[in-house]
Amino acid sequence: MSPARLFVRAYDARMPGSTLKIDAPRDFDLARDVCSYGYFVLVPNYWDVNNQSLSRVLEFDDAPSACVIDQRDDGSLRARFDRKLTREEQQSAREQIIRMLSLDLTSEEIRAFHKLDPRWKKSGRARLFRSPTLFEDVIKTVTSCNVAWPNTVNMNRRLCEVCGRKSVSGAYSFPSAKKLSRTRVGTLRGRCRVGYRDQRMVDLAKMFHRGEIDEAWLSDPDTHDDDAFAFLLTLPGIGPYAAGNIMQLLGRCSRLAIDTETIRHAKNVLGYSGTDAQITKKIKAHYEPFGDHKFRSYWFELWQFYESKAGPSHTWERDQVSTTFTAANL
DNA sequence: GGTAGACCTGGACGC
DNA sequence: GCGTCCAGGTCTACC
Repeated sequence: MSPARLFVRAYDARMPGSTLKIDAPRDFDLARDVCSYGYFVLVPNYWDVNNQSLSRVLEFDDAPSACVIDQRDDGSLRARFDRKLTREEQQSAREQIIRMLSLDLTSEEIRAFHKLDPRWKKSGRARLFRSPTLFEDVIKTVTSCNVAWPNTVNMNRRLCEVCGRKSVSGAYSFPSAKKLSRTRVGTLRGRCRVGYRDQRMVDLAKMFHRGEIDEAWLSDPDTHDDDAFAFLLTLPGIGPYAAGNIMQLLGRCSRLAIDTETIRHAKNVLGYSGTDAQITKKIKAHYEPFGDHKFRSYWFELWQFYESKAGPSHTWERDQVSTTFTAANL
């Protein structure tokens, strides 16, 4: 039995801490909207298939705290914690959960997406799951570059086990920028097995910790997509694919994140042929009509393919998905 | 601006 | 059990 399962069961039995009620938009569906992007199966996230709840440890200044999030019959969300939170921590927890579940995506934006791409209107898909912080999203993206998916899964597990903080219920947090900025590169390479990404991760952590990455500017609708993308390309370990992926994690879906999986999807599902460069050109033309929502259209197409092979994503067991996630393995 | 090769890990494969 | 090959995106040097 995995440590995560032990944690969830032990935690469910106690529930000794704070409980927060978080209002969700009427069109929000926890199972659909959590199980919408691969990061939901990466530690410290844990989707409990039986209870249809999301659990993970959230980071706060003084100490981390594990929480379990589920959706009530009235549509609202309930977040239960393993210790009592201060008022400031409760506010931080709300902000982290809102970011993670994309609760700030408005009905107008969703309607605009479904108007451009009506294929997803019936299912209501529009939101993409992400991390509670941009820092975690950036590091997770770096762990997904130049490796097969099972390796990404292992890197994230080890990062939490080696560098994360332990909550009172025994589960580990994702390391904060402050913690990772002070971690030796030898530790990252030797114990977390991140390979040549070690120095780049520490450099990114230092930039976040020093405030050199302005998340407010990156998230500001007044900031042009091209400017945000150009800035991301200047970050260590971030190339065109990673920058494109971080863009969508910022809620900017006007461009694609093209990797080998995209090429495989284009060949196997869209039926394209030719060199990778020719296929890339066709892919860009294919998604061009979806304007500011290109990534969503692309991603839900890919996700639909995964679900056609592996069943609805809200039934995927994390440990099983860890080894069979990419189209190459399905 | 385009391209080749190095960077690392882990899985697959052959012996 | 061991050695070899390969996949994967970014970075740097070079043309």
